[in-house]
Amino acid sequence: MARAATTADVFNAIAEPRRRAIVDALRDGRGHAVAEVVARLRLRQPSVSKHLGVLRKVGLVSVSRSGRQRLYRLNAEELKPVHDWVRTYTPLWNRQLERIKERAERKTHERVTDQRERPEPKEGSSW
Amino acid sequence: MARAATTADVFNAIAEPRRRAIVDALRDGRGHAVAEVVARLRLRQPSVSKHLGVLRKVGLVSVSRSGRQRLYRLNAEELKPVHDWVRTYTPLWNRQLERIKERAERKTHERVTDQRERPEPKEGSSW
DNA sequence: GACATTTATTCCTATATGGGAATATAATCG
DNA sequence: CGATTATATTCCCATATAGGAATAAATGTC
Repeated sequence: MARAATTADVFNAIAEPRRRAIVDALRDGRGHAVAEVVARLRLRQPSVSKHLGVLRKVGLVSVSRSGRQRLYRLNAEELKPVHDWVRTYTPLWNRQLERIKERAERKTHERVTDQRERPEPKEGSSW
Repeated sequence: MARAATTADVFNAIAEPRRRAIVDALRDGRGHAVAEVVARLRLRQPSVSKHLGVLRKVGLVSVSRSGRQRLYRLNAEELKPVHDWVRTYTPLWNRQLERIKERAERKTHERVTDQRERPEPKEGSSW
């Protein structure tokens, strides 16, 4: 078989950089007209319409009519599967830091305890 | 132009479910022979080799020879771009919780048992 | 109704895909 | 060496893309 459709799931939908840019442009959660996105990203209107169509099919955006324009609104929670998947790998590249920190802690144990750094300054927590 | 190559970046590479499954299979960070992955995921060997080739091209895995087998090891930190991008959206689906908390704060005198907001605006109709 | 505006859709095309099957390459063993 | 094991590569093909250009809805305005 050929490659999976871009509309197959969110992972395929966001593989395209311009679609991520569109998602970024809708970040504020409010409705945005197509022309707005076109102006912001400097893409052609049909291109934006097509990309929005893909995003809509996977549920990442929803549309509402307002006069002759259509307002696209981000459905951010549809990105959760991506986050949930990739999130499980963060310990693998944080382990480095953890080890360094650990060693630093052990060393500091000999001296005065200086706790000004939180153990997890990075995210790691999703919800 | 056509769709970007799967080897264009990590986003495209992980769009394919089997490739994510392979990444999952290599999660422990140790080297794994191709046959191991083949056995685990029940895919054909050429298929696995090809997928591993894609993952290698984007840097998600690295190879080392050991006798007649090749050990593939996960390079989890290459997933960081994905995490960094999607991570910025987590507040948007946490807003639910925030709202609930907010309401609870504002209306402490009322009983808060109302958390049945469940938007599911999936799938439009027109194509 | 004629016209303008906003967005969606159609047609085209070069390109890459992923699977299957077969085969090539590589390393090890007897 | 020949045989076996482990993996990579090649060939074939149906399918889907993304952009461009042109055009088709759909709606609002006069």
